[in-house]
Amino acid sequence: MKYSKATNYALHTMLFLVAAPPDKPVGVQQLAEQQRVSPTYLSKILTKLVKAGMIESASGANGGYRLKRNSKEISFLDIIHAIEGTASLFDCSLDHGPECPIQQVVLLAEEKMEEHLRNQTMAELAQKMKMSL
Amino acid sequence: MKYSKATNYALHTMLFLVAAPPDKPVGVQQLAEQQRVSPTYLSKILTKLVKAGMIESASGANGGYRLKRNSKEISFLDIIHAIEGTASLFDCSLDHGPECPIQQVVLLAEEKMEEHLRNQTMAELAQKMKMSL
DNA sequence: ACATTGTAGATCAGTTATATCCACAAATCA
DNA sequence: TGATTTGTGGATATAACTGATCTACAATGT
Repeated sequence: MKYSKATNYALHTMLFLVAAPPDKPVGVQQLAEQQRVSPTYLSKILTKLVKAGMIESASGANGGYRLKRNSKEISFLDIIHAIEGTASLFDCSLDHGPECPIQQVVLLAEEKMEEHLRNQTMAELAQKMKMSL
Repeated sequence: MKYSKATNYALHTMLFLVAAPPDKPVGVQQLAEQQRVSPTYLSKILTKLVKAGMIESASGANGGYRLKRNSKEISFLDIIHAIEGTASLFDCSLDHGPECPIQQVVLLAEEKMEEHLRNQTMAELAQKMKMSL
């Protein structure tokens, strides 16, 4: 079980966007070069973030992507859910009674992880990044 | 991102094994029928649990699988790791500085989940199951 | 108009997950 | 010993998913 590379790209792109000056959009070409993927592929990924309302895109000269919401309001979980979907990690494959006890355990575990990812905002990430430089 | 069906089968098999009387091994045929997969496929999965030291197998008449360790000592995480492997959920795909801040966040989140899965033993699961009947 | 930039569609290769069948090894028992 | 039962390993098939690219098109600014 692993997060997809698409999630990897999405998170890193968000990292670049929170670090960039907020007034000027960043082009997908630049973002794609930094991560060494084709612009069209990265665009597909970022379009999901656009539809989730985290960033906005602008066509034409001086177009690109920029944050839409405040970085304090964007969590890791938001980004991951936008790319991976929100389905649960586990679906009981058997039909034994109304509530599978295994399912309950795994779902609680998943919630612990999500809680942590929900509490980590992009703003905090930007802060961390500055300190490490 | 999802746990594999193999993990699903492994967890359910363990559920059956902790509920079964400990003296008599349970045959793979019976276990496979309950979960509606072929015995050979299930056997492959269970062999991983054998190699991880959780259960033991016996060939020949009256053979089958039974718990090896005490059910109090077997956690959800043990089983999941035996099937899914122990690799991390996230590997930074970029080369930006020694420690990717994204990686750190995701790994901490993963640890929260693992902590919960480590604290849930098969013995507790068996207890839960009894209560729900 | 023209250049720039994001988007949608088609497509494709590679990998992984799921699953089965068959042949074989190991153990029991007559 | 020989027959039967039961787990294991190998080969294989297939379906689904991931990762990725190219081309054509839509939208925007000069």
